[in-house]
Amino acid sequence: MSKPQINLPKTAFSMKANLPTREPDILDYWQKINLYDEIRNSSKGREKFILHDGPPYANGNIHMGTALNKILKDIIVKFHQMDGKDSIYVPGWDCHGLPIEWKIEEQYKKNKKNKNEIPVVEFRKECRSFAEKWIEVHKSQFKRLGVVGDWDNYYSTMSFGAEAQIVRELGKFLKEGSLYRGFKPVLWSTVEKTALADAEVEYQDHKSDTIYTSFSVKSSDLKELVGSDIIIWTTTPWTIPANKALAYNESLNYVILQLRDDGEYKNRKIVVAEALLESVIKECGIKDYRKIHILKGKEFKNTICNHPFIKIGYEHDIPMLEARFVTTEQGTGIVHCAPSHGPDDFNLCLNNGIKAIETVDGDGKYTKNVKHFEGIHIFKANSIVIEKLKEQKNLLFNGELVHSYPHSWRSKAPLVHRATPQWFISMESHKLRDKALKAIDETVFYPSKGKERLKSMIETRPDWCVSRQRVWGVPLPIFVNKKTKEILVDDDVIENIASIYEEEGSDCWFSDNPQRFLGKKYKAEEFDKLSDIVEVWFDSGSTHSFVLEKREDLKWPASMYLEGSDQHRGWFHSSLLESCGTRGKAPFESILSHGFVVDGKGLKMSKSLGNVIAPEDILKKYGADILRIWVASSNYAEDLRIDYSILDQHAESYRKIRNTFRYLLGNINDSFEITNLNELNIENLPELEQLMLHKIYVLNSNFKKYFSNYDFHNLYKELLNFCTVDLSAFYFDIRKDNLYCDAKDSKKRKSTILLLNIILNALLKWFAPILSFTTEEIYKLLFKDQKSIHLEKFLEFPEKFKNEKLSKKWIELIKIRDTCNISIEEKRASKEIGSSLEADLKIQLNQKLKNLIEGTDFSELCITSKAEVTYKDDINTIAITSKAKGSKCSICWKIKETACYRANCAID
RNA sequence: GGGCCGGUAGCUCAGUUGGUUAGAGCACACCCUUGAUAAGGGUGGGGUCGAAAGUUCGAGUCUUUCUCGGCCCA
Repeated sequence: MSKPQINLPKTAFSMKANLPTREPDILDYWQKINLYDEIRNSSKGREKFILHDGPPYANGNIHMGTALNKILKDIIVKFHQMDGKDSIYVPGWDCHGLPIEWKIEEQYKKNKKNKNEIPVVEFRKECRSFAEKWIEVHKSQFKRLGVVGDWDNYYSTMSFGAEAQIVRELGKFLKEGSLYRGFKPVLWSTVEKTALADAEVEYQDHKSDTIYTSFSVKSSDLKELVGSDIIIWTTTPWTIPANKALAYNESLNYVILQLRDDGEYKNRKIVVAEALLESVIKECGIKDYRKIHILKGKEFKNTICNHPFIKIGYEHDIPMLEARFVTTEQGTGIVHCAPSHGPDDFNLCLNNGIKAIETVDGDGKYTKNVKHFEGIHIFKANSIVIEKLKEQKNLLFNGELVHSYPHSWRSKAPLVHRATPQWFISMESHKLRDKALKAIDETVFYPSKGKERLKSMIETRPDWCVSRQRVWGVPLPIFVNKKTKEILVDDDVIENIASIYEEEGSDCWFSDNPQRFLGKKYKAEEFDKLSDIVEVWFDSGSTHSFVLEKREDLKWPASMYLEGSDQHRGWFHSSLLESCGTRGKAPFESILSHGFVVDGKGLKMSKSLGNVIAPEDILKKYGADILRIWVASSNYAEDLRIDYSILDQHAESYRKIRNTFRYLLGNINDSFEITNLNELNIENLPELEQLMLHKIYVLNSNFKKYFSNYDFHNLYKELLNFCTVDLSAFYFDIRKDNLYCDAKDSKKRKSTILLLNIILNALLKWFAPILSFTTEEIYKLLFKDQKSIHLEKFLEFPEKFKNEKLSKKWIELIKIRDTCNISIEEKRASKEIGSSLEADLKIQLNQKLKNLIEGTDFSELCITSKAEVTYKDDINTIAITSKAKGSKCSICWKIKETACYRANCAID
């Protein structure tokens, strides 16, 4: 039994955390006190920090990436809140789009329902309720992570207000004239007369006609090329009339051959890739030829060819373009490009200013844009094309090939890529690209490398295709005049549509009379109403308009957008373009991007590898605070590793932190005394306490520095090291004797208690944004009449805490202490002593240290019963330990040769 | 296949403009303590800095190649 005069720590704060069961109680408590509203009420009028939530897709359970994202957001929001701002977080969800459509279609299939028999409006209602269901699931999962936000007033891209505003945003592009109608190839079934999604395509063997055909070089920087024939190979001869360009690969070598066999090509020069020469010669049956010249692919630059049908009116230039998709797997190493009939072709041409046009109609017949072929069905066109090529002396060879080819999963008919009317936002017409690049320059990126990443994407991206031929989304609010084919541009119509959506959502577009949207100015029968929807990136790219601008509590632009690094191509990108197009500025002041969650070895998580860890499992086993430590301690600039051994390690650190708190609480017996730091009389405190104040001051400075750079892993490390190195192993260990054995009213003990209070208060606040639950648990224990730690601000420490001179002195003292510990350890190893209190230290120091060190009690510092210091010239620190003589005081356990003189020990 | 980013102790991370023997905490081992006790303290071991070549008096740091991993694109 301990003696009555010994003051041992006593606290209601348990050593065992039991987070998985304790945290839900704290969540209930936050719900009960309405924490979010309390925070808002308490910070009215303060400068705002707005972290605008990137909306996750409302489908499926959250995974580690989502958990990381939300926790990181919450940590940052809490940091700014405690830093004295009004830091508002409004969570949101992305709701429209294909994945949800698929889910509903899947359900139809299961129930043997035919999607085509269901009215669009009914189908959309099911999509809506599907999204609503997942929003609720996500919401509870995010809350469980400790994320504080305006959960009751979240935003969604399918809310009526959002749908209305998306229409208004499109109206701005329409009015400006940067939204235009173009053509883009999609997979098309001429049998069903419809576009097919990737999931509706199946690959089967198909016999295709193949041709080697030639494009004569009209002009080139390389004189050897002029007059020679570029040979291409294709399995779709019917696309030749739609040819607009040729593609080569600049890293390949090409060869110019002179053919000598009798026939159409006698004495003509042809060009193919060197690596494919043999296969071309073999397949085309070329026997006699001469290599004339070898050129690098990059020498094709600026080469212009003629279309093989030039003599029958195909007089447009065919430029040669560099493309990485050109390989030496098959063909000739030069690829024929018809932007209306292939995605690669389309993108390459678009990037080079060549737009796709409508060459084939929905039935599969050539349009009037294709000379000599109008009205012919493409599946009957191959033989005609081949015949024409022969006539024009541009067919080197033709044959057949059986290969894997896309077919409709329903009709089994072969599919084609067909350019269909689509709606684009131009990157150039109104200088959208320039505006976006300028906005990137004005944005702060964490980490800084994000800037280049986004920039290079904006620099090279083609026009933005914003139309989709689906149903679950915001309808494109466009009417086209039947006669003139002109797009109707009228603010009143747009606003009319928007205000209807505001009231009842956008379903009515598919069911109501178009006249309702046109109003009285126009006659519905004179216009075609589009049935396309807006692509979902435009939805989420517009969140700034219907969230940041519309809500009174927020501000535009946001202080920060924070997402995974994949969103450089996603949300960061679409938000930037949407906002620059409509407002000329980015909707964010800063962007923070984080890496991906990978397993302990750095591999991505996948079901097949079996290395997936679900947030739910972690919450059950460790609790949210451990997960939050994992987030805070990981370097988000790179990929973040996680596995159970990593989590175990963080759980260990958590216990260290928890015990540090527990020791502080125990020694103040759970009763916190507030200290006015500015009025604190530092000189009256012992040096060790002054040193601790200095350390707190320095730590706080570092804390602020790290926080301002969102450098949480270094911040957390400093906090953890402070707990282990400065507190547990140093300050607490030294002051244990004072706390336990000195009288409660002794001046020295009071100083220690004062410091414990200050340290406790500081630690509590430093850790609160990270350890949201644990700090609340402690806070509630200490401040029964206060509501929440999350309503508090960080502490300010007066500059007078700083004491560099003292700090330098103690660096010396601690070095000496280290030497003493080594000496003590020797005697412990040889079993001469056990506890350091059994030691008697003889310390020899260099004479030079005398002024600095004199007066220091090394027995206190090294926790020994006795320590003597002597000084000599020209020596390094020497410490010699011997077993202390005397007997152990039953109270303070120090070994003394006389009766213990200490006040407490003398009692009894 | 291309673009970008990354690889420092078992783990999480430091490592300034190239400059002594590459650091911290955790984990580990051994010891002490039993008045923070499913806690606390002390000491210690542990790294070819992904690999190779090059530049340099000197490279974890600069260059090139390779390799492994991640994101995006194809």
